[in-house]
Order: sequence, then C-alpha cells, then structure tokens
Amino acid sequence: MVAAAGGSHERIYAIVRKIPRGRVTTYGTVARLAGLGRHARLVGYALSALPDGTSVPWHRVINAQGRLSLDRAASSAGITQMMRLAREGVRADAAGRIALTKYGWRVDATGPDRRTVRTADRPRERTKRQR
DNA sequence: ACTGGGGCTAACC
DNA sequence: GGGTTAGCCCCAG
Repeated sequence: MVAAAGGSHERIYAIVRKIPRGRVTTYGTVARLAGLGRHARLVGYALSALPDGTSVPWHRVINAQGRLSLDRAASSAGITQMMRLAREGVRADAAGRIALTKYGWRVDATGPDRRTVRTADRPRERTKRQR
C-alpha cells in the first residue's frame, strides 16, 4: 500500500505534503498537480482514507469555494482542520471562507499569490451542459 | 458486473 | 452572494 505504485492516492499524498505551512490549495489543484487531471473528488476520497497520525497535511486542502468541505458536516475532522489552519495563520472570513488568492499555493509560482494556476480545470466540453 | 454516493467543480439561474 | 444542474470517474457495498 505504501509502496504500491498503481495507486493514484499516493500521488495525491505526495502533492499535499508539498503544500507549505500557512498555505492552502484546492482539491482540484492537487488533482491536477498529481497528474490526475480533474479528479478533484478523488483527492477528497484519498484524504478521507488517511489515518490519524498521518504526515500528510490534509487540512491544507480545501474546496474551490475557499471553504472546508468538512465544515458543513461539523465533524471532528472538520474542527481539527479549522484549528490546524488557524494555527498556521490561515484565517477565514466571517462567512468561514478562506481567501484562496492570498493563501492559495501553487508549485510553479515562487511568489505568494498571483492567481491560481488556471482558474481550475478547463471544461473540455461545456457545450454539453448547455440547457 | 451493477448501483449508489462522494471531503469536487464549473456553469446556470 | 447562494442554490441547482450536469459531469467527471472512483470507491464501497
């Protein structure tokens, strides 16, 4: 499992570990950096499978809305995530949202911010969702 | 093999 | 600004 190569989860963990302290990123970004394309959900899945004493800073991964996906569930993990982020200096606004433009992290950029890598993912066929 | 859901996201209203 | 719709594809039962 740890050494299993066929798991895309490992790639996700590898990316998440690279997230510097006091910085956050989105599931979609992690997925892309992990070479998973747009499987943001997979990132969430992979993170949910992490054990308690993991070295992976899963708390630094939030959703594209700048919020904690676990927050709505009010789960213990969600609380842990909030506390960890707060301790790292990542603060959310009154609405409980984190400014991705400020704390957003990307591998390529050496600077603090500068927009996200690419808004998110590119909808290859947005024509399909036209209604 | 099939079905249901998911720690998501972008577009639409 | 928030709620809904559609799409992605993987995981668990």
